[in-house]
Amino acid sequence: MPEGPSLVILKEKLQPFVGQKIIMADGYAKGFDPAVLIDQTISDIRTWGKNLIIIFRGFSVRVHLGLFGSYKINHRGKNRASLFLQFEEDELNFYIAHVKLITDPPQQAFDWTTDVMNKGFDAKKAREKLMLKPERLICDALIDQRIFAGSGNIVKNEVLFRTRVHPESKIAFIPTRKLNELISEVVVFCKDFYEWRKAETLRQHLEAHEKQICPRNKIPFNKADLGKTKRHCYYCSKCQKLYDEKKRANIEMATKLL
DNA sequence: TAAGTTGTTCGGGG
DNA sequence: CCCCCGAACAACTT
Repeated sequence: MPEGPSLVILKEKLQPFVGQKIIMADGYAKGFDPAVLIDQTISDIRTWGKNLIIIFRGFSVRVHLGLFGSYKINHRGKNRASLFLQFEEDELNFYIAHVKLITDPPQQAFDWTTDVMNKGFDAKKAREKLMLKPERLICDALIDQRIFAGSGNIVKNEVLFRTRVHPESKIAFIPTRKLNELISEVVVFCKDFYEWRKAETLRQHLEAHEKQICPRNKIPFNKADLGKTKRHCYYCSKCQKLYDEKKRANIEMATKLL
């Protein structure tokens, strides 16, 4: 379920719950006592990256669906919910969710300029954070929630394919222009992701993630667990360029000659 | 059927 | 103090 765009869709589905009072709460999520929610009224629901933020008077609750998480509105699954909320007429179930009580005001607890689904996402800040670790591989950086909150493995693979960048490219050797393109493409792709997911056509629109053949060259994609994160990368070695030290050395040599 | 998966946190070791 | 890495978590699909 859970990259940023899916969470925004969840948030939108839950808007009818704003203003509703919780009359009963339960769940096995560790480190969280559901009882604190009883008799509390939801004052707002937002997202931050892959987190759903349910805001109450004086505190909020952060729900993260991890890799296998799911939710049901006015239905119940086979297993016990990690968070169950009962309202006057409706009920909400989260399965395999991590739940955390947040006492700091949301504006303070979350940096909204990092959220790729937020209008206030700050591309310049993202670029500065990328530059802080020039040795890092782009495939690792693209799923770093401190830089791109809400970006996940699908976003990573699709953005790298769209911008024709090899996942093992090092930040330091990616030209600034290309780095900027990568950052803005994260936002653009997430918007597409959101629209397609809402229309339930996401899978058929993906060009690289879990695909066998490169749609541009009609040759097989490479599939490998790359970077420190060792997450699946699907990439075409013909059209996705590897920015590495060697190429940088060439650029420097050319610069000296000029 | 067993492997694969849109993810994060924690703790130990270096 | 930082970084790295593996384990743990847990359920659905193919």
